[in-house]
Amino acid sequence: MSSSPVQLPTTATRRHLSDRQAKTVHKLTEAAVAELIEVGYPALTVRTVAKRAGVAPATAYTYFGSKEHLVAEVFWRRFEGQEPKPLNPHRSPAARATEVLLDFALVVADETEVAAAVTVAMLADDAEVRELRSRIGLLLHRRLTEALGDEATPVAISTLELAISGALLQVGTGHLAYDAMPALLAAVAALVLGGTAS
Amino acid sequence: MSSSPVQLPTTATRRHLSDRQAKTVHKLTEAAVAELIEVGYPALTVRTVAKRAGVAPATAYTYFGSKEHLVAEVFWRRFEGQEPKPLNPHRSPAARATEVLLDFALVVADETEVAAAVTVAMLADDAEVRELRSRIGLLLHRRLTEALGDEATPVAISTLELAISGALLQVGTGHLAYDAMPALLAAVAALVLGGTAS
DNA sequence: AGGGCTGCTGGACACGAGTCCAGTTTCTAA
DNA sequence: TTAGAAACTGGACTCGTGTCCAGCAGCCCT
Repeated sequence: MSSSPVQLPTTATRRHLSDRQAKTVHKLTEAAVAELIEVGYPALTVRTVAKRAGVAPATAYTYFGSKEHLVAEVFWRRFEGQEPKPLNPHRSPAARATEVLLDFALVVADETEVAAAVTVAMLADDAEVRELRSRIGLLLHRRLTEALGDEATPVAISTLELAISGALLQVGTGHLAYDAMPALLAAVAALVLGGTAS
Repeated sequence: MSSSPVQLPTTATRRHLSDRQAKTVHKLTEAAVAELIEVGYPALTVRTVAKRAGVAPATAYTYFGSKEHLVAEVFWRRFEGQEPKPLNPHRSPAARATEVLLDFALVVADETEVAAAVTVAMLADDAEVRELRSRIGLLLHRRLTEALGDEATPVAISTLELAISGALLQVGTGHLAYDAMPALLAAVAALVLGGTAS
């Protein structure tokens, strides 16, 4: 089940981690996922993740200031790591937008526990998490504008961004089922950009 | 500066507070606002609010389980307390929707500190706050549907709800200026419902 | 006025989070 | 091979949070 270590990101928490540090951080994020699946978000602490990763708590704290930071980092790594799909100009703008939004929303779709945890963690009022949110927002914005080119107004793009923020929020707070997001986002994209989703 | 006690809500934290309890809770929410304005959200604790309200910490904790709960309650009380505006069928659906959304978004518009704090507090992963979110979401939904009647599709209403969730989230996280919200929401409503905002 | 009930008090307590640092291991390069 | 640097260790420590409870005060009813 553990993915083969293709290329560990070195830009995670501090500028330029050494190989050794990158490996430690990677062990921690992997352990965080395992911990989430096994005991769930409320029971997860930086200390338990450190133990699972075979690392001292103090070490974990040098990279992650809080459990929210740790979990949010999991999301960021996966999102950033998605290879860009070749954009298909033959599909409608709504379809292209939907694709981007769903790629984003379903980053952690495979494990329900992880999805819920990530969404909650992303909401934290925490300096590091704020930073990650910024990066994520920026990357999403870039992907959206690239997918839509000049075929969408700024307001339309803003609306899509607000909608996906809201969707994630409502998933995190339990008001929206994770499974229901795809259809809803597709419908929103169709409404906002005109035409049908597929 | 303290508002005259018109009618203290008795449905706050537990079913049916006695007059005396309602008074205590009211003192606490008022003190919370004052504390927010004076020292800001990060420095606010249940204990400091209790002290300001002239109440023992343990007492405060019998009504509010966390500072997030306390601050979220401030929002809920103001939102719930808004007297309904008579809906004007001569205005466009977009205009009516905008009005509802702005009433919601600007509940705490008078004090910036309070606005920021409330938005952050509302995101907390906390049983009581979740409950408040539910109530707020429900009430907003009701106001929206009442304002729009059958002139809006369910998807349009969902989109508006997602957008305002997202807007609040982005304000809370600092990605969107509180002042910029009205114009943005108006534009979104116009886009989603057709026509212009006013 | 007096008894009883409801709500408030205040201080002790348990708990978890995050910080800190002196000491040890591991890596690197000469 | 060895010195020095970089990273990790482990355990102690502080701090804030939320809980608990035995006692006290204010209110209501007769």
